[in-house]
Amino acid sequence: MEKSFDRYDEAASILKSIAHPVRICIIMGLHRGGQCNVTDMKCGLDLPQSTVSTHLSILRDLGIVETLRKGTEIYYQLKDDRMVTILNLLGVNEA
Amino acid sequence: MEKSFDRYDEAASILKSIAHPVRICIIMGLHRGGQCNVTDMKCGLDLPQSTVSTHLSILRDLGIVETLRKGTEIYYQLKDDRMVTILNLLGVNEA
DNA sequence: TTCTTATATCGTAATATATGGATATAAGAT
DNA sequence: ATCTTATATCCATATATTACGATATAAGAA
Repeated sequence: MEKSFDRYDEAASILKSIAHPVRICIIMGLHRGGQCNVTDMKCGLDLPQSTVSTHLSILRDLGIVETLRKGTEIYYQLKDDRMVTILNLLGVNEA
Repeated sequence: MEKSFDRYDEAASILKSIAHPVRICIIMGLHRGGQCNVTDMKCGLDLPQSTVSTHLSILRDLGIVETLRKGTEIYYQLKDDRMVTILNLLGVNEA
């Protein structure tokens, strides 16, 4: 039986994908800087490469970021600006 | 050592609290109807009372809803309207 | 006080998410 | 082809969340 709240699954998935401090940090960083590759993010965040890559793939699966290959490097950039609007609403600012 | 992304903990907590289909359903229901007690919600959602109560306490802990006792019943109402704005942004509508 | 109704909390099992080392893949350089 | 650098994926473990029956608490009625 389909539950009355199943229609909110998609919104819930998007919210879950941004409901993590590291991923919020990534989103705000991309919003500020335009684009960034994994190695630079890993340094800025001070986290292992696999951890950063995992967070990025979560954001990419939900259409929040997109990738752009430049030689051996892969640059990430924001695709869905609504996430910044949401974060601003919650007091997260650009600085 | 404090990480650069610790400053996003609070926003992440709020987002996590609304990142669930049942809780989104509760929020939109309260936005539409103004207020509601646990028993009525439990019927509307078709979930056990303890499950509904747990979801409500998560929303209350984060300041998203507030309670109002009327005799033996406890009515919940929306306290933080920003959550509806966020959900609207994600395509969740009032209907 | 006892009974009933309403809600919260506890306890536990199931499921999901997070982390990070190890390994795989992919591109370019030599 | 081999080497190097960059990124993704795999795997195991740790941690967190979810669900819900059972039990506790709280208020009013009888």
